Amino acid sequence: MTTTVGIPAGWPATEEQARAVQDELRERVVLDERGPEPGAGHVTGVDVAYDDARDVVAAAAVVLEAATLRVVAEATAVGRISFPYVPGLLAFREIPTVLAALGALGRPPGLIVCDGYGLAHPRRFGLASHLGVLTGLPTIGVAKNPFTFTYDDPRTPRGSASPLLAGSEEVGRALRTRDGVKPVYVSVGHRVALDNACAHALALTPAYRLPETTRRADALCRRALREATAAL
DNA sequence: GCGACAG
DNA sequence: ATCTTGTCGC
Repeated sequence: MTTTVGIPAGWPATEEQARAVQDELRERVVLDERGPEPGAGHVTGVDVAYDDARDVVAAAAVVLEAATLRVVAEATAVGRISFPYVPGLLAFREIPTVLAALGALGRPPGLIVCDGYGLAHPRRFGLASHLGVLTGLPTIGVAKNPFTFTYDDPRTPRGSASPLLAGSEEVGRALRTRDGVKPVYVSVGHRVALDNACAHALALTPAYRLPETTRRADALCRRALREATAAL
């Protein structure tokens, strides 16, 4: 089942308003919890696909059993595009539809894995942090690109990592999930420690560079977008 | 002012 | 993100 959502009342309309929201919500991020252990409970991947020309956005949430990485639930939602893509303001483009997909799950998501950043963000409040604060749930971000941050290339073996730096501040970690393959960029979202976030990223990558959560969510939201767009 | 910039 | 075929390699 795919639910349909509109743009929430009071949603920021300008970049200035969006940045103000980030500055306010940032105060509510919780960074002193270790978070659930890898392999325990459930892990949920969320992702979003767009058709800007037709003003359609589709989100997917896929729940995996953490111990086996088996899919136990999934849901999708479609809506209107709620914000343009602006580096640093990605959350305003993705969150309304993602929340709808999570709500359609009908069960607790456990740890949420986002396709993007948490603390590794110009104002230390990326998508994963934002989604964490809004849901109260533990979240982490696993991104495919280093954005503006710097890092030394991790050693070749899977599991190697090096600090992801904003100047001299460690805002995340470049983590090798496959031998000799480009690392992923892990950062804390809400209620999870960085070491534990990296442990989760490794537990979710038994076969591919990207976590099973984001691979499943990516495939599902693309399918939902195709189907939502086919009838137009 | 110019370029770079998660998805 | 998205537009897009074949191709090199394990």
